[in-house]
Amino acid sequence: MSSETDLRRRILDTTRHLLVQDGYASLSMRKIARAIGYSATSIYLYFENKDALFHALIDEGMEQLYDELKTVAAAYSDSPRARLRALCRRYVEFGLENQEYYEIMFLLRPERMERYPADKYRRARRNLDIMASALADGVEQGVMHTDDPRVSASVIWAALHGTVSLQLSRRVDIRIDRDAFIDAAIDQALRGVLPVEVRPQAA
Amino acid sequence: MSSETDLRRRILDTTRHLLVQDGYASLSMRKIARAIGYSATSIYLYFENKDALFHALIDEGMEQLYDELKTVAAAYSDSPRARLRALCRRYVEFGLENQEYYEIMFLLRPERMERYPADKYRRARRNLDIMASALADGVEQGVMHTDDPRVSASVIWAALHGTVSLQLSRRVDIRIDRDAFIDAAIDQALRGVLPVEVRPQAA
Amino acid sequence: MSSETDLRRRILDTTRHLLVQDGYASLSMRKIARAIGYSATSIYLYFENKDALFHALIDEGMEQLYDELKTVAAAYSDSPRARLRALCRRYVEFGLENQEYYEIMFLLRPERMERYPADKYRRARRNLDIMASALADGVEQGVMHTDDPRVSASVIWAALHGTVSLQLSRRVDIRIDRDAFIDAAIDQALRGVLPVEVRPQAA
Amino acid sequence: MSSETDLRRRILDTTRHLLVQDGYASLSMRKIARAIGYSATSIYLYFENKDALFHALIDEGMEQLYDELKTVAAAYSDSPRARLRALCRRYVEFGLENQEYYEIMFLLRPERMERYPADKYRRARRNLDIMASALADGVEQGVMHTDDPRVSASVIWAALHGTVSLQLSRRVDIRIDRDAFIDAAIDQALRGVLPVEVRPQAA
DNA sequence: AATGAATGAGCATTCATTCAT
DNA sequence: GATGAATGAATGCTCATTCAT
Repeated sequence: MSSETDLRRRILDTTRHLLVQDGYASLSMRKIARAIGYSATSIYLYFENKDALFHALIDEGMEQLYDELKTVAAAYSDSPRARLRALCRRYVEFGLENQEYYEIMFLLRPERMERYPADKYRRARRNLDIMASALADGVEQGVMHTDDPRVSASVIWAALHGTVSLQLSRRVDIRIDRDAFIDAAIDQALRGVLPVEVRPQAA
Repeated sequence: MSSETDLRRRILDTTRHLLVQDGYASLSMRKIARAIGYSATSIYLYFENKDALFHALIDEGMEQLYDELKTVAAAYSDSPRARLRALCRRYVEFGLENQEYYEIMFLLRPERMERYPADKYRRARRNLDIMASALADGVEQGVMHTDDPRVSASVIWAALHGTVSLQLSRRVDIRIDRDAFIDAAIDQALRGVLPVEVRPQAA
Repeated sequence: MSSETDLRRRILDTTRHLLVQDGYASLSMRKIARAIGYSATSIYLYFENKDALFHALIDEGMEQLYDELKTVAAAYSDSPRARLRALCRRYVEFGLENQEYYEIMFLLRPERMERYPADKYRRARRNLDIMASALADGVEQGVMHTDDPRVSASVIWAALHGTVSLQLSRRVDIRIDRDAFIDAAIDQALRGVLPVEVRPQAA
Repeated sequence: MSSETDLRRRILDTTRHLLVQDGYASLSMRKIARAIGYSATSIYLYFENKDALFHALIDEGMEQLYDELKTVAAAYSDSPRARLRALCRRYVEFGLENQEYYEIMFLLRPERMERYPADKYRRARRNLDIMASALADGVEQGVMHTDDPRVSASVIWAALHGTVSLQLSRRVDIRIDRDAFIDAAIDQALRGVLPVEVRPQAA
């Protein structure tokens, strides 16, 4: 009874693992099968094809990120400003802690994974919506400003994504402290929508 | 003697061309060979293997980006502020214009390309140095400020990289105008180091 | 007891249906199972393996053809000549209407279907007997003539089979009207055993 | 120098052989490779894909049949009647002697071998043209008659094809002498276009 | 300097079949 | 009577690479 779910889970976990270890290009159904100790055919009992397996993984990742962001948002419901900052931090942390998910969620080019149903992207977009909504609240309360909340949310996202992305691919100068880098990146990402603060060093 | 170099050049050029045109995944030695009108075997006379060819290509890409950034830097040698902005713009443009090139340069995980010699990365870092130097000049002239130019340059780079990266993977909401998005992203990337300006929309 | 028979029937009917609809090559146990709404495993409760299912189907086809020919024969019991012509027509129609069925019945090489028991062919031969019998009746009544009814019946059969076969493989010039072709083929097939008639076109 | 041609020939010959031995459905590139003692990959050096290999085989068969029919036609250029009969006989003999070719030439359903370029069929049709031309000559010389030479040629072909086909699949009653059967079949196939002859047994 | 011939390893996927339940 | 889980074998095909010439 639990065995069906078990194997499905093992496939998903192993795939995620192999994905980070060897990359998308070198991943094959056979490799996954070998890693879980089952025949390649068995994978097809749980996933229609390779793409379906990836999509299930992406969905899981999106869902997990969504849950985390939702929790963060709830914890800071009264302060849009604190909420937005916390969301950014959580996003970066999620990426660094879940490299496996993050790569397939945001680094794979979609045209390389054919057959990804368009409506699945809507699910992905919910994560951005949480940020956009913090932004909208902030604007409404007069503590943030933006010409276009949609554009601003995406721009913030881009900065966060670049941060996660460079860290994951280990392309940031190793002499730079990771946390300092992330803090600076988030600060900067938010500076565009927050009012002019007293700039510590500018004094 | 020049013929050896000639063919090597043609291989590199053709590979880059195919890469931009058809993408990384569909690139094969045979395809390259067919495109240059030589046998696949011939490529091995100039490159040890596919990886070596790739690394040579990445090097060239880094070089090309370096050249472009250097040219931009020279054109704005007297104004660090204009220089930095132009560098950012050029970086993004380079990424968008050389999609597949950008991908192998910055998106492929280096440890997955087995034989990529670590020292090649030093070459890659020069690109960041150009930006850091504009930043340093700006600080020196009192038109910019930063606690640590290395960190700030990397943070700016992360924002730019995230921008290019999201665009290339087509993950930005299609209702958002591409150029507006890029402009906003660059504006924001620079806001961290530029002095507080009169915010247009803040009247 | 009747339920066992029921499912067996459904399997046979569905298989025949899929065969006619999608062709021999694309037929699989899983497809059949899906179509009847049972598990693939269930088919093995009623048929030892795929071959056995096939042979049962061929048998049924032979039986069906036999029934049809018998009905035709009965309808023309008093005129051997009309009977023979009607039998020919019915044979060709059967082939064209049951394309895939006809193929497994007459086009598949029996020795390649490993386990096909030789004695099943006796059943197949009854169809030829109906024609041979019409021929014998005709000879007896003095309206047909042949050296050897068995040979003549086979020769007629060969002509009919060739006609069906070429039509099914679409190898007849498309500019030739199908019905005209079939009429001419039957006319000619019978000319060998019918007495010399006034040849219409010889006027 | 001759080795390239050699292997190509061996592939073709072996394929033809396996085709008759095991049938189209069970033929695979690997099986061919194994039979010739080369890797499956090597086959692709000489044939673009499986279909191309089949088509080459079909072409060869058509060409060979064409050559034989042409020779026969030339030998009986002055008597259309003798020519037509000789062509029929040669056609049947070709089929029986070259079972390997015949099956892929005329028994395989074309939709099962996709990608067969339509113009290749023109080549196949030349064989029918030789017969049609004998028929036309006969009509012109007043020794044959037909409403439509194209239809008649196809009808004759159908009868011959049925004869070969039943013989190859061993479906003719074994008690019937093979040569007698073929003679009778040809006699009958021609009776439709030849003038009424003195029927030996009718006397 | 260049190549034609050849290959082993790999790919995603499908299939008929088995077996414990 | 029926099935879910599992698999070994197979399929056509592509690829980077080698090697003798």
